[in-house]
Amino acid sequence: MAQDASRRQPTLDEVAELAGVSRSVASRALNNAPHVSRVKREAVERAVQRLGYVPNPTARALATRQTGAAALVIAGEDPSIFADPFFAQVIVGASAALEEADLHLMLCLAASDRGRKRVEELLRSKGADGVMLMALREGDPLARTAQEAEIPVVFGGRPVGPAPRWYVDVDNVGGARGATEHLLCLGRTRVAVICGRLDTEAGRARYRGYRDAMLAAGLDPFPPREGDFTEPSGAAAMTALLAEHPGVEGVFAANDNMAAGALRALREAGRSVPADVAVIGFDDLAIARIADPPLTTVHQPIAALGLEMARMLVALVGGQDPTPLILPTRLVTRASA
Amino acid sequence: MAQDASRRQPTLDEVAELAGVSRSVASRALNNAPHVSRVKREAVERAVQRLGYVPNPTARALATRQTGAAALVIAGEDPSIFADPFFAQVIVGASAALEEADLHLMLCLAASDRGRKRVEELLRSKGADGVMLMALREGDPLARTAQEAEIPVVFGGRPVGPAPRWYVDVDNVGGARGATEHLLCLGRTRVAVICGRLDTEAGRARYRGYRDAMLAAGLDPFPPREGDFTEPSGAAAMTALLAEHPGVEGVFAANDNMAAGALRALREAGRSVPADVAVIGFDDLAIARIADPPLTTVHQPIAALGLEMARMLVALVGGQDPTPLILPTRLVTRASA
DNA sequence: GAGAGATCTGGAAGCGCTTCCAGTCGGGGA
DNA sequence: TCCCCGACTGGAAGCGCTTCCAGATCTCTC
Repeated sequence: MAQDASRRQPTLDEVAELAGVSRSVASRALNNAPHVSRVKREAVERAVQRLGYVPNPTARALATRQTGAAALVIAGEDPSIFADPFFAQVIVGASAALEEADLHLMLCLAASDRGRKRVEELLRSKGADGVMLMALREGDPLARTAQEAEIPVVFGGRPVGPAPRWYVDVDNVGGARGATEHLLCLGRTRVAVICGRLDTEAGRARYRGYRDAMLAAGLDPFPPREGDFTEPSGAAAMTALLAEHPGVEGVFAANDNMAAGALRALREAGRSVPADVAVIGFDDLAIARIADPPLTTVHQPIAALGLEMARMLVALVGGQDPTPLILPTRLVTRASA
Repeated sequence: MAQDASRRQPTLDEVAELAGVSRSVASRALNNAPHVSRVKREAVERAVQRLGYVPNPTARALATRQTGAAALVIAGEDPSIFADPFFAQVIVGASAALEEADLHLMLCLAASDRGRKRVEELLRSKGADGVMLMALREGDPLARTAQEAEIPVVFGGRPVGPAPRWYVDVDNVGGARGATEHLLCLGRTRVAVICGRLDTEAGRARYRGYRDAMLAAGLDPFPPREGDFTEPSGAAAMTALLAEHPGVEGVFAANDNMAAGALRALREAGRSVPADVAVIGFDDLAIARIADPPLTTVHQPIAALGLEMARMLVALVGGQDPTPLILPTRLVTRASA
């Protein structure tokens, strides 16, 4: 039954009164805790129905010292980073896991100064039961702040530097190595790389994977040619690459966006893919399938990344001590290589 | 100064004590409310510094009856809808506006049953100060629940049916009409449409815009050929279209994803774009620029949509009564038409 | 020099819920 | 028959902050 809109929301006291029990019993009945007789439990149940009672989450939070929310913080230097469809998938995964634990998802875009301030305050004031932190760049002070905060923190992708206590990451090195090896197996030897931001661990790790594979094959790795994980930066890098090394036969790009950019640059330069130049990306986002030609790429389980981060956080909040996780990647071969 | 990690967080009482004032004064000083002498204000300030005090948001929320958070609810039937980069941009905009008002963003993917239940509970328990609601399909019960809840609700895109009291939308009809007219101006007369889900207002409105333009030009509009706003559905629709109407010269797709799919289907069918068939999309997402050929499309201000929704919500929470908003669209011509 | 304000101050009453704890009530075993 | 134990119960003390209100203090002005 809907309540009279003008009236205040009913409180637990009113429920208890209507049910003819004490507030304690009503509370226990509501949380179906023990020590409530069947009779009273049902009386409370009825009163709740009659009154249309819904517990006040804030009051509950204050009493239990649990906010019922987990925050997902996207660092990075400007908010447009969030436009990367990568994060949407992380959110889908995280959301599913949090839903299971009945936690709400608080999303914090910590790009602006103001945004960062708010995240710091969130950490210090324990405005959430736990925090997931992603897209940190090297030297980002948030990494320290977060680890010093007395609140569970899970990193999504390791930050540059010493690994934090709890994180979920994907096997960037292995994925990049596999991609490069695939290019080499195709018989290409002049295999170049368009790497991502080298102030992120993902950018570095993927370059390491490329370099490892080249060295293992007895080839000289190209020096890092840095993009910023966006399509235009990939196109620009490819164009520059062609100018310097016209004979390039294969390219490993550190993500699909940049690979798509490379594809565009190659098309504009009149090179055919994969005949002249084979291209491999990383991520396996929608764009890889849509690209022309469809992109061979390193698939990483992005939603699973979010899911596992959230699960780890839930475990942490529950007082457990989970171990870091590294998720596997696998090569998905399509037409571009 | 960081506090001894073992100790509880300092409370306002401790601040007050250290500053030698009452809790009321300390509270007022903190919120820089009036009625606090300069001396005491500074004493409180010092005590806060010394203790590393941070107010407890939950307690504050309980006392003020304001949660300090706004929820963004993405309805839709399965969580994958969120993979559409559209939402990421909405979030960027909304986040900026909420940041200004110092509200946190709670993101609710209300696709699963569990998710919907939680949103309903959020609404009924006033777990947030306000709610933004998007991606509703026809007959979605959430629309009613939300409007009945005694909590500010702003709709992002009108739902099918009577317009709610507060919403922000874009000019779907006008945008679609403009796109279709552009196709007609190009001298194409056999202009078909791939429309979006017709159980959404956006899907319907864009079809209406197309139809209006065709009728105004004295042409027979094609009957609605429905996709679901995804790339594959666009490709499938295009393929079917070609089979039925091999002479088609132009296609208006209700969003960029489907337009990209159409492009792919046309390429696979050996038709050249725009020479044989001109294609126009809607949204102006990244994919439009990346597509081959780059997509002529109806630009809609997505981040602004999010921004305005959040602003409207903030106004509503602040006790004002803002008026609904319809944002303009404009045609962006690229190579595909 | 006194009274009227204006400005401060701190006590106390909440906000709505959880949870400890002391006490009640039956019932089964000795 | 009596005692002890386990299952219930409700009173009361918080959780940490805001805010009303009555009273104290301090300026001015006449």
